[in-house]
Amino acid sequence: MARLTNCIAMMDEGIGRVSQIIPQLPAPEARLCRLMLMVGASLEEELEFKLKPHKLNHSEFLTLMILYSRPDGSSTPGELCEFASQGATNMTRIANALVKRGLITRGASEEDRRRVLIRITPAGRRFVQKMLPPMFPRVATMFADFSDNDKRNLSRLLRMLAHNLDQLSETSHP
Amino acid sequence: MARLTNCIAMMDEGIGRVSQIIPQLPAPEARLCRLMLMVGASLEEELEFKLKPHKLNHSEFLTLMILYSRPDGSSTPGELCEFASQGATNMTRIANALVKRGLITRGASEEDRRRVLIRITPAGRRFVQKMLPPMFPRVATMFADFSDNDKRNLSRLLRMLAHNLDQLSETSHP
DNA sequence: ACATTTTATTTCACTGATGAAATATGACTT
DNA sequence: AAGTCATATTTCATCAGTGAAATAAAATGT
Repeated sequence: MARLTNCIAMMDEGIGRVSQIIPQLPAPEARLCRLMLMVGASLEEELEFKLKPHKLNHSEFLTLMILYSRPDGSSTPGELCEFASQGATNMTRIANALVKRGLITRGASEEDRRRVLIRITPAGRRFVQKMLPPMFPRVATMFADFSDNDKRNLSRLLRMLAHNLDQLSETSHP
Repeated sequence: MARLTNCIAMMDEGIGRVSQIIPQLPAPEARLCRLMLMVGASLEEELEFKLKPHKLNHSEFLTLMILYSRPDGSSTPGELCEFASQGATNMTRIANALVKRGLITRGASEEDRRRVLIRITPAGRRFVQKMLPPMFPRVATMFADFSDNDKRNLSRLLRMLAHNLDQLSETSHP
């Protein structure tokens, strides 16, 4: 596996040369794009790697964490679809997997019996509380040399970028 | 599709509540991780969306761009594997696809006849020069409200993060 | 000359995700 | 009460990515 730093060095040179052939290229912005893509992918790998021992994939983990973070520990498939960015079909599958492992329960809602209430179980809570802490050191390491100001800045810039991406997809793939 | 901004708001609240239950949670760092993952995934989507009309996927595009950016327009499968983060099997497939479309050629190297020389064709260059410029406005839009200082900062912080991620994967999945 | 290593391709099998359309059920409207 | 809308599940098909192992061909080492 080539290290990220190598790929970045190579990307830097590459964009440099391309912008000589195509001067209209917004080189600094293109570099930021590629950086985001590379670092994002690497982070994703890192996460999946930590989840593998628990036999969870990213979507299942995210779904479970959303439930865990809810004051009442519950939600509905539709809502989970939204926040986990999943299709309805997939959410049914995810819920199936988590139910089978006893981490969540599924039941009809009282008020609107079309809805399904998904709820994290005590076992689900224990599971999260057990699997989460071992991840903390690695997360801390990632930002070990960041000053508080660096962290605030990164947060701010990523949120700005997120906002702009929302605009983009609203206008083109609405 | 839920907008990124919604998911972020929801993530912020979620992590806030989780860190009340689990005080050791490094909340600011966890937030940054989630932000990176969300924005990275959204950027990836945006890119694939722009590539789809050209019937290219991310790896094919990246491979083609690496070749385009080379001074001599050529490379070898092994090298491309490294920088495109692909397995050898997959690189053979990618090359097959690009050869079939006449964007690259494949031939034995003169010096070391085990090696295969992959070279971008004039048609490949024209293809890149035609497909790239329409992407520029969208890339510029993403960072429209970034000051030069913001861009420099984001670049610096992402590179720091990349470096730390390299350390992490060296020690654990070596 | 023979064994080992390097490089790339092929084969095969599997995983994983994905999503459209049909179905089922219940709520809302008029 | 009939029609329409909302919610979730099931079915089905498919695509995309992946990767290990076998194969082939050429260089390198001894």
